[in-house]
Amino acid sequence: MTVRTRFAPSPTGYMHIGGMRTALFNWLWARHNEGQFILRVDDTDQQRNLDEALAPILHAFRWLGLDWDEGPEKGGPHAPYFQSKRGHLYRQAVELLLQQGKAYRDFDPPEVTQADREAAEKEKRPFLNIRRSLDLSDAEREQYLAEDRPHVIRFLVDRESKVEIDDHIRGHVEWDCGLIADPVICRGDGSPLYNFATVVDDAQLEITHVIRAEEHLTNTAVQAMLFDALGYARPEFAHIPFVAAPGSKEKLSKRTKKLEKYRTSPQFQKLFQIADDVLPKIGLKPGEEMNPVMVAYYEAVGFLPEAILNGLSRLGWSFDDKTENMSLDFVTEHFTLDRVVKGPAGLDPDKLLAYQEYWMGQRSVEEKVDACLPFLEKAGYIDSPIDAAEVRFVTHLVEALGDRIKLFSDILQYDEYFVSDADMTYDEKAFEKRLRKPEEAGMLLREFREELAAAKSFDADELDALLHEWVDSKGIKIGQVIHALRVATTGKPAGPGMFDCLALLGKDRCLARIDRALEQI
RNA sequence: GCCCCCAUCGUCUAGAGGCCCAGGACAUUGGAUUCUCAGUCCAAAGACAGGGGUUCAAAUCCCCUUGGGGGUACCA
Repeated sequence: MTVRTRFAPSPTGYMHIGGMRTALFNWLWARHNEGQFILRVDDTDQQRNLDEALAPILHAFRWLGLDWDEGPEKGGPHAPYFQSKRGHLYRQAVELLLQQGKAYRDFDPPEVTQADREAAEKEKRPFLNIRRSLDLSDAEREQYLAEDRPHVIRFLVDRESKVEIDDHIRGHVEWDCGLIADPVICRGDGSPLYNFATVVDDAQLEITHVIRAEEHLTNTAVQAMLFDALGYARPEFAHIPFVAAPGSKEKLSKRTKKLEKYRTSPQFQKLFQIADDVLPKIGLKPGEEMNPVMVAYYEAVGFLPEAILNGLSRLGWSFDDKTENMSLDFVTEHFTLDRVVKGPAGLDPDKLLAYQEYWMGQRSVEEKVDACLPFLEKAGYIDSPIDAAEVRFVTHLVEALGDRIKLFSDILQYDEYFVSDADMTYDEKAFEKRLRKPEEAGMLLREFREELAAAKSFDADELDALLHEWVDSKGIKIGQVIHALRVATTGKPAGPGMFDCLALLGKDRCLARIDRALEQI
């Protein structure tokens, strides 16, 4: 049998990183088995513009390279793939249950049910529906219906039985149905509830494996009963651990209140800091839809899809006891459900950054340049359209930067190569330490300036030789002048090799900046 | 309250009775290299939640306790 898995996002306008991990595991299982991966949109409560709310989600899938075989924009043999357009299927299923006496119309107003529930809790016993509507005579029932009395439809749980499933990850799990309240399957307005719609859809879409986060485990009892009652074959279940907030075992949440907490968490704050530093520069705003809980954030600040995929794959799954860096192809080949762990896995920003460094190291200079250019352009550091000279310059910069570029947006930290000599800012502390404090700094810098001015070539290797010969001839150490030179020309205490920096800037800019620094000492 | 799930270094994990006085990775700390930073290399520190069983032998199996988490909706 062909393996068919699905991911069913609600069109909310953003893609949660934890949801992405669930989607990834579904995708992996389908691809590993040469099966199909289906995207179905759970838009039962359609309040906003669907296209607008769905676009960022589909974009996240595309960015990561997770394709779907059936679903929005693609269609498929079981279309439509939007729950809002599948009403007839749910109605048909409800009708069937009603006819067979497996579901009933519950005319109890919500307040009554609520009171029953509170009474149960007070007495420390599990809540079970009183099922008053079951005692109605046919005549009464017909009268209620005729007068359009509001009611919901509940599934009639067989309290004598028990439900059991054999979950791929949790193993054997069972529930005593005598403890399960009759779930509402249709609202007062006739619309289906998630638990019900999902069963009808999974069956109709011929889903073979339901892989979802652990928070749905409890729902599975009801869903399993529903599959059985409707005469559908049950899919296999795999309840994977949810993605926890960094340093915790709590489900990673998108709620604003939690976001504020994450922002100050020692493990998480690094990623928020990146957002605060980078996003404003490129015209984006950190906020509810752009933060480290959302996939869009990672793309926006210049993470590599490979790194996110690698990090997400290793969240709750491992290949063996040593392999850490894995491509999507590698994971696809080796992904199995039995290697998924049971405990919740905290998202680890440091580890994510480490994967990022690894995958960035696999990229060629050209690839890095291509990805850095848009950041420079959006930040206004280079003009658009970008001309060939700028591409050449950025290529040299990226070469000089080497491993220092971890995120593509890191290029924005090197603004000194894009601003005018007059606009470059000096790091105050560095200026003090390297230029004002050492007594000989100004003098040495002034002398070496003349060497630079006379230099025939401004190539890094020759500059290297020039400075070395000069310090040798003066009998001083390179450290006595090079730091002053660095701060004077770049404004910063740290950066690429000094001679790369000088070569990058060129003679005129170096001299102008040295002159400016000398004046300010 | 009730139901369900989970439990190895700070974090992600390896471990399916002897190979484990527990392995790897990230983070941390020290050292080496360099003009700084990044990187790289070397090294160190760091865990089987507790208690009972079962067994010749338990991180691994069973039970209890504790702790953590999820669900308890006319949300998904």
